Amino acid sequence: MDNYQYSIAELAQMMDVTTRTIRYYEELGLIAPERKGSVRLYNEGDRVRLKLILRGRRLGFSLQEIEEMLSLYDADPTEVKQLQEVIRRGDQKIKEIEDQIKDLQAVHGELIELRAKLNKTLQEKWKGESSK
Amino acid sequence: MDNYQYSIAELAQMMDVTTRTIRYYEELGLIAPERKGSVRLYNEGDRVRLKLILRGRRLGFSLQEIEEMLSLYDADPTEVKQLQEVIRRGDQKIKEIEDQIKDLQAVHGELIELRAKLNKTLQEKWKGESSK
DNA sequence: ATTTCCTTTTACGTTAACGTCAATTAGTTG
DNA sequence: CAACTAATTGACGTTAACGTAAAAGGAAAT
Repeated sequence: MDNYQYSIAELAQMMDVTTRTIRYYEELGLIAPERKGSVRLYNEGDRVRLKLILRGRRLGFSLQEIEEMLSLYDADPTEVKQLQEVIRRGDQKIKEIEDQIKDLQAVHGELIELRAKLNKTLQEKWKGESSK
Repeated sequence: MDNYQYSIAELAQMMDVTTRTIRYYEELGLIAPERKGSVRLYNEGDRVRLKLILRGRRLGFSLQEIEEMLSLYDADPTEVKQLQEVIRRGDQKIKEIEDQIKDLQAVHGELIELRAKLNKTLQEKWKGESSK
């Protein structure tokens, strides 16, 4: 069965966050779980959505940026004007991410280069020591 | 001449940040400009360092993480033990960045896919409209 | 029925990364 | 020398993203 329900505590433990964090995301409109009375019930979709949020957070996006990205998935497919707007915003975000990947690759390259230099310094120190 | 000096206001304007930001980074030990009396004087090295900080910030790193990364460049090359430690921390950071690049590429791929779907929906709407 | 456990809402507290403002000082221009 | 102009330190304010604690409700086990 794919329609298993999670309590907030279960979901929190699965995703390794606190319940406060999950409720806070709901407060911001990032998640909207079902309710049975007053208690929240989360399904697979909610879990996936939370996972997307957490990945975005790890990548350094603000919760507002994350909301904007998630909203791209919630567009009304019957409204042409909306579709066009969402595609435009999506393209913008895609470009930003491409830039970010390039910057990250630059940082990566620089660290690799630094590592090589440090290693060389280290090797030369060995040669100097071994001849004493 | 490569040893031109900048005032804090000049540097701030060049890098498009406020002077407060620059002073705050100094407070955290991220930059250490020369002083002529009490007034700060920045050189090319300081400018490059600030640029690195700002790139790190754009990429979502905390100022503390940025400090740790910059500190990799400040290792004492005469201390073998230190060199080894710095290389170890550097390797760790390199791995993290590789993971981050992979995650970002995943996000990129998902957005591209979404874009394709939205576009298809849009095309079909056109066909539907044009036959009316 | 009472205790236990999980949940809810409300509300105040905290940290990072600055913004903003005030008071003071140092250099220079009319 | 008076009046700007730009710099400095100090201090309090602000926002995002939660942490933490208190009060109250419902269901289940003893």
